[in-house]
Amino acid sequence: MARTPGRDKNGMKKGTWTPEEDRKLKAYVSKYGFWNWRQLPKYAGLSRCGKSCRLRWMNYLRPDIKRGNYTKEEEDTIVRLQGLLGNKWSAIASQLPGRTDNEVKNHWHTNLKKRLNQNTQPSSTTSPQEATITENHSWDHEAIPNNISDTSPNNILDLPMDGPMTAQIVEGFASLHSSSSSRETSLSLCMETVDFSNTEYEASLDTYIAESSGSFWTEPFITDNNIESWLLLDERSHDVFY
DNA sequence: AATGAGGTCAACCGCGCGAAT
DNA sequence: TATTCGCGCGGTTGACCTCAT
Repeated sequence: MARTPGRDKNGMKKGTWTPEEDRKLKAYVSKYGFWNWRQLPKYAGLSRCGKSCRLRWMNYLRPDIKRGNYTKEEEDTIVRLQGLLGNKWSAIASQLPGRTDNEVKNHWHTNLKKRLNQNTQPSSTTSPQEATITENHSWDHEAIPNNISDTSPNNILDLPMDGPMTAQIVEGFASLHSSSSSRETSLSLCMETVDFSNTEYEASLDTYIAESSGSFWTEPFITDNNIESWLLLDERSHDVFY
């Protein structure tokens, strides 16, 4: 399933992540957060590119990740939002706690798309997604918010999906999710989503920290002055992650 | 038991966007 | 204003898995 390990042109490792690499990344991100994905692998002791580390963390190592076993409600949500937003997998995934964009995308392509195609009547002029949407919902147009900016993305599932304001809603919702790349957003997202009370997680982290040298943990903060000091240098910041 | 086809999903790639300089 | 950097997104790939023959 995973790819054959190899090296890219910069000598960075590619392919399947080993348990040891996972442990290193997990331990580092849990303790210090992801302050700079590009620099992170160097300090975490990984010969991976930052992009690869980010992907591994976001799609696999985050403690709050839910894997497999999609519920009917989750599948309905994916189908509805795919019809509404198109292939905006990150936006769709944001409405499914614990699910990643990659996983939602895979599930769509391997299961839901196929299922929808099977249900499509050849004579029908409506798209599969539209058919599902119109079949499942009758909308109270008076409930439509006057301004998309007043609508929290968390409430997108409550929005109407047909009618005159659909395009505006879709556009507004998509834009809300297209510019979330600030460091602050990443950090707050991390803190919101990570469940560090997970005992299994704590145990593995403690083990790794115990095995690591002191310089491994302190080195980044000696060499890099640009890290948010409030988060990383202050002893109290420890509480943020635990 | 062997094998080929199709399915699954972790991981890579390229692009676009926003922030910083 | 132009350029550079870092990040996130969506599309695609490819190795492993499962199942039918």
